[in-house]
Amino acid sequence: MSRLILSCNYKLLIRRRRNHKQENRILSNWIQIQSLTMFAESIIPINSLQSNQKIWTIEAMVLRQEIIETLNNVQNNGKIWKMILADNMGTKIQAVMFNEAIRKFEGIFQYSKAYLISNGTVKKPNEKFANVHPSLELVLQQHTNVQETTSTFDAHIFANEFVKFKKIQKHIEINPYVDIFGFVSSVGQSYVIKKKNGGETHKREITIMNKELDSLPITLWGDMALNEGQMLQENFDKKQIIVVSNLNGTTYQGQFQLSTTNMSTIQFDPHCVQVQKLKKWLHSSPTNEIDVQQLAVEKKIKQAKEINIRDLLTNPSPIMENTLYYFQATIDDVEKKDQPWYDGYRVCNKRLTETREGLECYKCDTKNAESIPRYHIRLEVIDGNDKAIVILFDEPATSLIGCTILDYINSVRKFTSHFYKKMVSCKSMQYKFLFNSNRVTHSATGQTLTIIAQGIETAQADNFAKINEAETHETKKKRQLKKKIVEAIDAVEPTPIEDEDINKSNPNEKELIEIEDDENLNAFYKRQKQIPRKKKPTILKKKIKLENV
DNA sequence: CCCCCCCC
Repeated sequence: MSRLILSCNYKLLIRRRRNHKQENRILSNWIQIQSLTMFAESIIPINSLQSNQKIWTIEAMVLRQEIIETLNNVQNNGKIWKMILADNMGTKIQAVMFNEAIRKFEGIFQYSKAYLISNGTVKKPNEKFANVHPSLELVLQQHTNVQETTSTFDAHIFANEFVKFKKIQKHIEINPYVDIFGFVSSVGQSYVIKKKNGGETHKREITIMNKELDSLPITLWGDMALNEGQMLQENFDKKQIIVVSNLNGTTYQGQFQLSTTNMSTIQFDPHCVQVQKLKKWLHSSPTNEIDVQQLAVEKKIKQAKEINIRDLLTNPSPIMENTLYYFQATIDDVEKKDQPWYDGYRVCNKRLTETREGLECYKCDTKNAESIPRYHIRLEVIDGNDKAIVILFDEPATSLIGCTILDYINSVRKFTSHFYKKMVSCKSMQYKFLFNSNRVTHSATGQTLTIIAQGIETAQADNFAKINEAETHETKKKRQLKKKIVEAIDAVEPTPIEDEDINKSNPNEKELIEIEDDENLNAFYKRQKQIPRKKKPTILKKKIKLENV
């Protein structure tokens, strides 16, 4: 438990003040000191708060801030702002603010900072809705006292336990929510989703990976897709490690997936032993030098079921739904008939159809949709006499041609370009194409087979050896590194680390942890908010020092 | 003093 020690000797101050004949001021000072002392002496854990409790002080960190919303009910046309706070015992609670309180605190509360908070309302939340705290919620008002502190909390105390990727589905069967951590390996665009009730929400898919290079897709919903999602996107190249709490697991069309809830929080590179270990590993050579994503694809291919084009063409029924497969085939040609993109609807990424009125999204029923090009490469592949069309979007295409498709398209017009040479060198080479069985389509005649590949891997070495000497050298070096890593990953036992660490580590134990990117991130958050920081609240003007006892 | 728990 933390205790506040006042750095000024206030008894002395009182005596000195008595010498002045200003009884009123003495009195007011006394009151201030009394409340200060009370503030200092009575920091209580959130889990000891009682409903309607009048006198309390908590020290809590801001784990999440929602977007300030405008209430649109007729009577109460005001604003609401919700936050999720947590104290050093790991107890979370939702704090709600309305109009005047929002005006007072919107420049004060900052993501991932800690505050002393007192003099607000402790109430029962609406039982209809899931809440981070099962029975309580705070309402912060104009008269609420808020004072920033320098405390940092260990991230793992906010998590019940970090569940291993492989154990998530089983965990969800027993527990409603799951907490995980990993490094961010992909961040998608955010989309507006039309809800069945007519409203709108936002959605963004991200993928995180663990030390064993298992990847885990997570869907961010609502303003988390916008706020945290944008931070993840803008800092993507920093190899961020995140702790995501209170994820919900659902099964949609046989596929298990994780989604955020209104209780979910994301912490960016937080202070925590497990995160620190992963960070160290992630930034260490040789993983730093090679494409971790491609390694992950290769790992998936290892675990996927092998199939051949003939099986897919002749007898597609035994293929399991939503299962990863791969086939091996040779690139015969790169289709040039089509432009290598289609018009996608900016909002949902779906294909647009041209009508008399303009471009229409066939899924969203949107007229005159604003389009974006969705780049992809269509390959004709062969395995003996069996042919298939393979479509590569984004990452798989990048791993084939060594650049983004946009780069390729921009440079491919000059036929002397490096990328074009690379593309040509892919022809008559063998690859393994990874795909999900639900991304396979057969033509009406049953003659043509089209798959959308999730990833590709060269099936034979030295594919790119011809291109130039320097690169050959690099490729060899990388290949050696890769071999090392793959061996190391394969050697890793399924549950090697962290479990004991969680038990061992004690939240009260101060550990020196260096977070390199912390300052950048903090600067980033400030920029994000673009709100000038206001003066601190008035009650605590004296310098206070926080100490662990 | 508020509220949807979502979609392919």
